[in-house]
Amino acid sequence: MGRNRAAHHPRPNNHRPAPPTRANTPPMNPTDLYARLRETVLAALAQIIPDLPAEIAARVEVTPTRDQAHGDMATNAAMVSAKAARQAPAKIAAALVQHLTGGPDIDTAEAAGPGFVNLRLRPKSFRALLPQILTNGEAYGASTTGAGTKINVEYVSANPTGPMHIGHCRGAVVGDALANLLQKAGYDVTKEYYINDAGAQVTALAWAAYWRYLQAIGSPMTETEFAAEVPGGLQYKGEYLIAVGQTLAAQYQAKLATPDLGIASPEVWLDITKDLTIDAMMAEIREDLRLLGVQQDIFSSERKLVAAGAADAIIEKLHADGLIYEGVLEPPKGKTPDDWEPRPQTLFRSTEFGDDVDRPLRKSDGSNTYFANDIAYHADKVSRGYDVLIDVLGADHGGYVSRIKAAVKAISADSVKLEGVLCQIVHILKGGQPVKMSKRAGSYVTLRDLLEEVGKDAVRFTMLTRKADAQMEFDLDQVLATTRENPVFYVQYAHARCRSVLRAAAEMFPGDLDLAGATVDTLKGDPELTLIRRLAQWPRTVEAAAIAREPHRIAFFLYDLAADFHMLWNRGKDDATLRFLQSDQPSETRARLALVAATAVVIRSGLAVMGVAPVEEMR
RNA sequence: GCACCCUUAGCUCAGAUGGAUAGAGCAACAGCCUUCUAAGCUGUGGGUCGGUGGUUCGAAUCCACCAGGGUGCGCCA
Repeated sequence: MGRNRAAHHPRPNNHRPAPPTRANTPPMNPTDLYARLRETVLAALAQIIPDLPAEIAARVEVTPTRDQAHGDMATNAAMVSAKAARQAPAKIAAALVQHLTGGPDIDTAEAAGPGFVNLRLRPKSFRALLPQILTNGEAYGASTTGAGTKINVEYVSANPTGPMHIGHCRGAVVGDALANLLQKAGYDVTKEYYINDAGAQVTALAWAAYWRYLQAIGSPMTETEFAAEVPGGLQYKGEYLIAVGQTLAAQYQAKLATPDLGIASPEVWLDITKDLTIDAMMAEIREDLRLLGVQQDIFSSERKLVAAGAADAIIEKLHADGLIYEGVLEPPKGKTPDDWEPRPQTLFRSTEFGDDVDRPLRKSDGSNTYFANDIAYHADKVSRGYDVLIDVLGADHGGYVSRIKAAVKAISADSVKLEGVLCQIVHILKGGQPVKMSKRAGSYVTLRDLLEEVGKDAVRFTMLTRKADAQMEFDLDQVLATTRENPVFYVQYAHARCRSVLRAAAEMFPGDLDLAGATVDTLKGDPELTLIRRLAQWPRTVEAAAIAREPHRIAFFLYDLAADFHMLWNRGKDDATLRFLQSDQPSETRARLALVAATAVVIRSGLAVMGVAPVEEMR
């Protein structure tokens, strides 16, 4: 089942990608207010401690305060530099307060707690973001953190043995959103799909398609008779192969069978059938991906790679490097398989690169293991010049990550980093009851069924409402609910409300409103500034999520943003004078509209990362 | 046996390279609203962050050990 095979087996969290180390700090994002204030703090700090080591300065952060009573932002500058400066944090903090108070952005600064410096900004510094957001549009929040790092995100990579099912879906959405996120954060991203079309599974699939072919040409064989002839038995009984059988029949008539319409020698039909079946399945999968809104740049075929000799070549190279030997592995302790017997194997010295045991590259029949081909595939990716490779995998491949990491390390002389992002199983619930997937019967919940039931946008959003490596329950009823507990609805609704206000505004005030040029000084109240503060956090949210490789953070941010907006809206429910649109206050209305428009921009921007289409109105 | 992952409010989950009094939704409780700015609003209670020890000015976060749960462990992909 390809790399997503995993998705059926429960498996809790495994491996969290370590945040990448930054060789050098990328240029500050000019629209990130927090980054700007950090520069201000650093400049002040440099005055106080002229010889502060760069690595200490790098640890200085300016963060949103949890509690508004502490001001708008806080910095740990005094605490992190205390040791190097050989001064008490309180003393440095006091000096910082002196330097920072009354600056262009900062209204007041005060020392607090163990050495924090709390900053209260001038409201106009926050307000000034609105025209910036409106001018930049959805580019607001984009950053240069990635600094053009070439990064390859490989995801889905399901075996082409049938239509995509729900198990594949999470990896597809997480991988796609992660790629979008990295792109927004300034990485040079390639989205890739690895077609696992070279293994025994595909051969089994071809047999199954061949059975449909025999049926199509009217073979007298029964399924039982046929199955008895199939090595490993007849798998893949799904009806989706019937069309493949018919196509074969139309193209080849009875030429792929014996004269009495029985099973011909595999040499006659296996390759032909395999090719046609894989193509047909990939066409289905591509259509599934399209419906899910996933568009990958590159599809790499394991078969083609092997046929081109890539696997042999890389094994040879590793051999030349002395990283391959013939050896005998120890049986796993405590749980030795019944049929275990010591056997010399071709092994890769993955332990030299951090793996637990050395890993076999050849099966006993002389063919390559999946791992051997996968080394070749990763070598191919390395040769394409990426700095970072990310494999989005089913969680049961957790144990696989360390060996592929080892391989990439060996191939690239440690110049390319491989990261695994593991996606946990998704349990589908309907009416509170689990929806069972019965694959053996050939009928299971396909991705297409799911998309028809709840729609692409709800699927994508919901898949991102949990950390990738945490199990999740996907409640079909809740995903369609129109209440606050459904984040998809709640966020979409906020956007629709923004659009609704803007539509109404266009009627109330005909002509170009030029919101980017609006005077926004009248936005002074708490709920307005709270909302603007949230908008101010969008760039740093993108950055942090990208560095942590955690696209789900975007979903949580949007939920919080929506909550801030709904709160503002709700005030107008009780008190009509607090509504956005006041025909007798064109100037104030325009300021509020700028806020509303900026909110809509950021919501759209976030949804775009998630691959979710914003709605203009709730229907 | 070994490796890795997980354990946060009654439930489902957030929690930023270690930061201040650990947050949200649901549920519970108390009010409000019956609207077209439809598909609720406001507030309250609720916690030994699995346990113990350690590092630190400071730990849900890092380290060690322990308990409970999960996944993987040669020729599956």
